[in-house]
Amino acid sequence: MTKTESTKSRILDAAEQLFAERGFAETSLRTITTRAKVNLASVNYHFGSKKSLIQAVFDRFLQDFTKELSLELMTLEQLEPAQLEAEKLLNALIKPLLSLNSRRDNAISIFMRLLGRAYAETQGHLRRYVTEKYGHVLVRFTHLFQKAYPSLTIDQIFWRLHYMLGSMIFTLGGSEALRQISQADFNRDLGVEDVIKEMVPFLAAGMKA
Amino acid sequence: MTKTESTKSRILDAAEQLFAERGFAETSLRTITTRAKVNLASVNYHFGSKKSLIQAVFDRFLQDFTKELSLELMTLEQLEPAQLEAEKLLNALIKPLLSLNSRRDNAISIFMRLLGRAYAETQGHLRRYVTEKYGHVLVRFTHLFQKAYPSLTIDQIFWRLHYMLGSMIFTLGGSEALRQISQADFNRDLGVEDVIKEMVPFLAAGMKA
DNA sequence: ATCAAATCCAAACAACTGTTTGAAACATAC
DNA sequence: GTATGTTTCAAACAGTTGTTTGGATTTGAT
Repeated sequence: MTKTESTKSRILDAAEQLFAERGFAETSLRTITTRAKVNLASVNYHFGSKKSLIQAVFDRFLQDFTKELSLELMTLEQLEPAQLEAEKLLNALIKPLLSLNSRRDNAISIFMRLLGRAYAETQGHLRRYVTEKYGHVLVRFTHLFQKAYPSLTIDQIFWRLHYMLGSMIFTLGGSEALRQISQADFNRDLGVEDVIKEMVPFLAAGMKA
Repeated sequence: MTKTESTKSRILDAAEQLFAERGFAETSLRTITTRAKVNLASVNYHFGSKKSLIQAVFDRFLQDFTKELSLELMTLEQLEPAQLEAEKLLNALIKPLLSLNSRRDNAISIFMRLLGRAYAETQGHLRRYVTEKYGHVLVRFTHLFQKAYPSLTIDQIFWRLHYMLGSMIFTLGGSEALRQISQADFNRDLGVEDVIKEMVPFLAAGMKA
């Protein structure tokens, strides 16, 4: 059981990194198993197929994330509507994100990249899997926004949350590349945490608009 | 020359659709040529390679778009700083987008999807090609925002423009899927134009924040 | 130490990938 | 009409893909 666990998680580590870097189709099992230093066949042995491996990578990420997010939401759900502000709600989303990064290097970027790729899959089997299994926290998040800003229609909240999601996935997922550009253009370098801090007033203002 | 043009553009039509739907690596030349009803070898004959075909698809889109955008920017560049407002600048971006849609069905969504995929490529050869060839209009856009909001640092403008880009790519590129969800959840259906109109106050508020 | 289950591993599988080839079909000019 | 250049086409190329196989090796319980 000890050696097996090691093989399985070594595969997951290599896979999540490579999937985020290159995408799912562009990453071959041979590349994964070579980097993980395990035998090629062990992926099919432990996970059954490449498709299942992709889902397993998502599960490991989303379990960590949604567990922490759910706690944040619980405390917010006990507040009065007047006490709910956009900035507070955003922090409930950002805190679990930042704690991902303390666990593994570059985890925020990898997580966002994976999420983006999941949404980009238009045959949608992966997006459906993610939303069906973890969509309930997003629903709770939506309800909080409804309570905080009752003057907004439900459509407006729905779409604004997705504008926000788009900003986060795009800038955090592509942060290394964008930070490279930013540094080349005017020699300033912000860490991922700084980019997030810059993002809060932008998103909060949009939500309240 | 006439029959050739037809083959070449039939390939481009099929390719841009399939690339947007499934991605570059996930779309084989055989799938493209089958849908375009042309011979497999004609892609390499007319475009040289798959990589060049991808660039050709981008060129056709970006030429149309940047030409119109450039015109919009020219009129804005002659205004006084006090006359520049975020909403005006956003419309300069949105008008060329909407005119894409009038030329071909669903063009906005396809265009945004392609842009998103270009940015997602982390080896970055495609993003580099796009930014090198069409980055100058983005620079002009940045300068306009600087003139309009001189109190913002250049970093803030840079990142806020990318938050905006992320929102647009994510929601417009995935609009069919998101509209499906929206319709299923609360039986309201917005067209792409409506989603864009909803987006303007959100983005404008964020830019000014 | 013995047995059975779990895990690993090298090799092979068929299917698919982008690209090349050389001949056929076509168009255009003289 | 012949000759010339362009475009189409079926076939084959070498390389990569995910998956399977059957035997070796390791593991843990008795």
